[in-house]
Amino acid sequence: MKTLLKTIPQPSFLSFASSSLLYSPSSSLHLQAQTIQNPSSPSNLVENFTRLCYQRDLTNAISAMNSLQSHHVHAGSLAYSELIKCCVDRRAINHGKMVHLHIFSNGYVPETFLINHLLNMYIKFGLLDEARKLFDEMPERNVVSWTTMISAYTNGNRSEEALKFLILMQREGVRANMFTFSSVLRSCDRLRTIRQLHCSIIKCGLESDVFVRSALIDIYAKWGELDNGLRVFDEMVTGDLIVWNSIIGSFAQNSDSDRALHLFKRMKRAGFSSNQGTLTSVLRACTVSVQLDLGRQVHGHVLKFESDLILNNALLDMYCKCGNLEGANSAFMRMSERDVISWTTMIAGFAQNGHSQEALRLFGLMKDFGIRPNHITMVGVLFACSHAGLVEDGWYYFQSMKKLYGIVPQREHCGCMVDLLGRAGKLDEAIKFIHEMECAPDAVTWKTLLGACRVYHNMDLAAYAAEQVLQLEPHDEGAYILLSNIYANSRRWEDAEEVRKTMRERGVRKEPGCSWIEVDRQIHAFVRGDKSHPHADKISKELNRLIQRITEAGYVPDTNFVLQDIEREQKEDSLRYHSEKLAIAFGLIHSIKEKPIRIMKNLRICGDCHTFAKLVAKTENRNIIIRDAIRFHHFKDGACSCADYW
DNA sequence: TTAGGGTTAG
Repeated sequence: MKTLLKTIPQPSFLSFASSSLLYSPSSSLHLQAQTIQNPSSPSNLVENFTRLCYQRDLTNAISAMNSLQSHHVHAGSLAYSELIKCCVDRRAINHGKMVHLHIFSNGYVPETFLINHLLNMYIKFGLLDEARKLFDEMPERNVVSWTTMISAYTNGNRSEEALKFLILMQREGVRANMFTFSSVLRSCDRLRTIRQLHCSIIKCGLESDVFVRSALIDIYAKWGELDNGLRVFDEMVTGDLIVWNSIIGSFAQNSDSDRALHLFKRMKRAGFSSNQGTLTSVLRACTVSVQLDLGRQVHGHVLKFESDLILNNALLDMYCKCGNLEGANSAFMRMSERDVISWTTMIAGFAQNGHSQEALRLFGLMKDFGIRPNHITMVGVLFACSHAGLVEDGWYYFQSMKKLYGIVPQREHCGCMVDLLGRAGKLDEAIKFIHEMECAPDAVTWKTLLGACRVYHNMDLAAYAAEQVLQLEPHDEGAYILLSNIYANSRRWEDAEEVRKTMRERGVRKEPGCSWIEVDRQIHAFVRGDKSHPHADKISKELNRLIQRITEAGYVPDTNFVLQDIEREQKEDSLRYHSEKLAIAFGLIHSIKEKPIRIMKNLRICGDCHTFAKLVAKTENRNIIIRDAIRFHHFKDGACSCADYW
């Protein structure tokens, strides 16, 4: 015993082994380990086994366990739990199962906490059904047993079972704790359930737990209930960084960059330092509101976490979505590790910014690097084809998806194909494709076709496509607007008015067009005819000057983009104050000549504003970049990167 | 022995 003590660096188990009782059903004896000198005596076997478990010597511990088994002896629960943890760490499933069998052998009834370890082991091995079987056979279940199962169901996206288990647990009289609530909240699929759980959390006095708080903020954000999340956050007296990250992330992911960045400033004032998660959300906020200058500033902090893949991917996306491909490319080249998301971000970035060939070249390179594309990569590839009129290539990639990469085309890929054919004017092929699609077309598919009908003035097909959209989504404003636009373009004013009347009757409202621009780290937003800006007069004067100048260069307002049947002068006036024109004028007044003017628009840019931007870029010798709802337009020297193919 | 945040498309 003395010799053994000297050789073991961690004596804690010995005190446990020597004091624990040994159970031997064959002899019905309980022995004190320290009294036995014989190496094969039960207590020495137990001692040896316990030592090996704590030493994490898996192979020898399993042999020692077999000796225990043959002597009908059991060791203490803590030794077994160490062994189970060791099996989990080494991914030793078969050994884990042997431990399970041994623990239950000879009529031995393990303590609940030991069975919980086994439950956890099966779950970590991905054997949820085995865990469930064991759970059902447990003589007694405590809150940890229930929470382990609830958490497993939540993580396995089996929300219904997770919630069912919560109810069963409460019926058995077991009270949920903070672990239970923070797990089960992620399984909530109804706002009502979230509110009920929120009430229970308050009743149990668990709302101040940081895990519960961040789980509540996250789930409210997932349901778009940002103010409820903020209320939970604001009630916090002491919090941690993850709770701050949750609240910042919830606004960033819901495209409310103002509040996300405001909270980020508050976090810094409260004395917290950003980590990778914080910076990822801040970059996302910069991305949604096209704040390149701020994004560049964040880039400086990202360098501290250069090995963080998620953060670096967010950085790439920020540069791409701010229309700065040089920044994206240089960050991409410097990354020490790149995954399928890094490549997909770049492919989509090139495609959306009008560099389809570069996107496809990158796709080839990605495969050379041995990275397997996923279904989102293929959306980017098909987008590149459709926006460059590469019909043959598009067909090739679409048909090769399943064959080469095992990706079954889904609705979004089919939508890209409809777009590809529609944009290329192959409307007959597009409708044939829709009718032959394996997945049923949704409203987006039909709206894609409707958009192509507008470009190619096919009113009959447009009416049919609009009808399909409105059958699926009766309140889809886009369908009404597109159809009304198509009729207006063809001077069928009565039909256009009829569509707008139906729209009004059904209470459908058009989302107002809005454009944003960042100047001196401040975001300025404009809506059509906006006169509320403090510099409205200056902007109006600048706009008049620009229109006069481009008119001399041949600009004629394209009144096809005005929906109403009004006099030409009025139509021109209506076009003049489109939000993107106001933002361009504001950008010209307030930014330095060397920097491009970057604008974001919530809807698609209109054809007249597109022409306006091209001519202004030429006459003012400025680069203008507009990100609309679908893609980017880089205006330079009187041309656009989209080659007018939008 | 059970729990939390951040990345790609349409």
